[in-house]
Amino acid sequence: MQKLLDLISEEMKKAFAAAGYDGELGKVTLSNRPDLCEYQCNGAMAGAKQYHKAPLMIAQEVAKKLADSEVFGEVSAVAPGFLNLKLKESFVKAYLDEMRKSEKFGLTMPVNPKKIIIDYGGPNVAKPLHVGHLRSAIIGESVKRICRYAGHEVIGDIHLGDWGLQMGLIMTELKKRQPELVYFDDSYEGEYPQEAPFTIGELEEIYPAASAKSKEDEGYKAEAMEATFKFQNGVRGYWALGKQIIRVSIPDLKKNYANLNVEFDLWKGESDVRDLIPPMVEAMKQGGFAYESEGALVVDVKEETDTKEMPPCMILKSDGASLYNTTDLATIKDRMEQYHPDQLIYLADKRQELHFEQVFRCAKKTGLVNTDTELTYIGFGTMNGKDGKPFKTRDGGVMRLENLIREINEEMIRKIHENAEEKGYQADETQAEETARIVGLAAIKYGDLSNQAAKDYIFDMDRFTSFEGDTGPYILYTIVRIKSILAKYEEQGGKLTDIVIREATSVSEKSLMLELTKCNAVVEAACEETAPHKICAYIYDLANAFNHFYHETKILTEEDTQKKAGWIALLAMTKDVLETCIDLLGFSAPERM
RNA sequence: GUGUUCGUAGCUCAGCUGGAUAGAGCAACGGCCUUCUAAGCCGUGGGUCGGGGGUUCGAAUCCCUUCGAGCACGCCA
Repeated sequence: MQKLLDLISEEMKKAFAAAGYDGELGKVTLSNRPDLCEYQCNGAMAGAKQYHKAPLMIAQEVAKKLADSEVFGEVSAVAPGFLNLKLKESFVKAYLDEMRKSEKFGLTMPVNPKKIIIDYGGPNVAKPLHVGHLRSAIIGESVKRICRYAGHEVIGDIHLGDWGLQMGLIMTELKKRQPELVYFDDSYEGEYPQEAPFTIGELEEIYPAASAKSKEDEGYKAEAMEATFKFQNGVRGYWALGKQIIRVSIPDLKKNYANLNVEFDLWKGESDVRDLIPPMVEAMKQGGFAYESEGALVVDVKEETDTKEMPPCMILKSDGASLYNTTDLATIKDRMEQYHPDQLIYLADKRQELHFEQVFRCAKKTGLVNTDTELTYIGFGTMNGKDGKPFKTRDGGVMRLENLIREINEEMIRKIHENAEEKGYQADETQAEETARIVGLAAIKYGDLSNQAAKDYIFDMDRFTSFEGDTGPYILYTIVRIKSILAKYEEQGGKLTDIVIREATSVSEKSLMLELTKCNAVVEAACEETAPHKICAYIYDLANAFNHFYHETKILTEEDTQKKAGWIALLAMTKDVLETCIDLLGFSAPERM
């Protein structure tokens, strides 16, 4: 269905036309003076020059044409030429009724839905997830859900980092510890064992040990690089061992991502495109794109319009090894061939912007993608600590994701018990743990998503666990309040079906209704701009509007049952919109808190 | 050096396709729980939107310039 702003702009445009002016001047926007009006139109001022007329006069003439409008209840022309507007209660009610009847609150589905692959997560196998992985997971998951909800076909791919030096490091350390393993026997020709020679716990101990040794010992590092090279070139034992590392890591990663409500459709990794690299490189050479420069194989990606230096995209190192660019390009090739997407979206740290610019240009130039395939890079900022520097643990180390989550959860549980004590009841322990998990996750995710992705943001543990003001828990608290009222209404014998929203009878009620009307437009904008923070800002406004209304309206004790049922319908819709939105952000609400 | 992002209240951030008095949250201060969850609501104080210039009837927003900060710039990913 049509967005409210478009609908009322149409009404205004008609009025401009009827008064003899260009209809296009009639664009209506949200009021920036809510004390004066709900919506405003500035077209009279824009048209003043064109018609050589005082803007106020134009505004007055237009206002006259709207005297008996079905849409606007109040139209006033004020100096210097603003048209201040208030909507008719009946119009707002009718709009909400239509929203409630429509799928997805009247969100318009795209005429040509796109097939989109989102590349996010990007963890390295055999290494624990740390806070640096959080933003990619949170933002990527939300973007995926928003695009999907908006009607596109979306595939989320984790794009595992299983190609780098960490593979060689682990293998080298393993070889020191267990040289007898068949993987290291070059003459071995049989099948390799099904069982991996290590557990995930052992892997997580082996990697840091190996990494530390390689920093001190040049020879050790050389061995690791050689092992990496063997793995990348498919030497049987090393390839098999690498696949074991990946196989053991995946369940652990799945568990960790599941704790974040993050789910991937594809669990592909860099190593999966190994076989595509040689033919791709060959094709780039044949096509005359790739040439040798300073010993390495590169593709020029400069464009005439460039104002900055644009280094060529390196395809192979001088030792013939592939690198980051190579696997990313081969992955694009793989995705195009397997899934034929219309768009590829990448989530990565904003410091990688140049890398993606090069890769995208190279992909276009060499024909890996069609000319109309959209390649989108969403660079996000760093998560910093209170000191403004990248987030660290108290002793300066990298914080593991699980520890961060545990800290938040512990603080949450403490808070729940404290709250229960104040209210004078004993909190159920299992219930408390579950609630803590849900609320804690909301705190982390909302805290992240409410900032613009591209900006750095400060992760302040104290602030995040305090849960006051513009936070995830505030949103959840609002939902829980509504749920509680709806449940009590049913206990009183009320039914939640067959109730209708009624025309607003108070300012706060109308404000709440007006907030609800924005839902479809907000989701559409969030999708088009891949901007989850717009949804955060919206639900914060909506929750505020609800809480204002709540505090001045006694709902359950209302004696007029029609009126009461109308309010309940309004509450139910508010709850539905809030729950839909937090689902798009990737978290959910508990029953109580 | 080149490019790029940014600079808004004590702190953390919105607002940036130009509009009226620049908004939230935290922190500070003052009110509101025998009544649907006080993780809430209401109120007070707090700003030369880094500085300067320009375009415009009108600029936090667009352009130029300057100061300051971050980040990236061929063989890591």
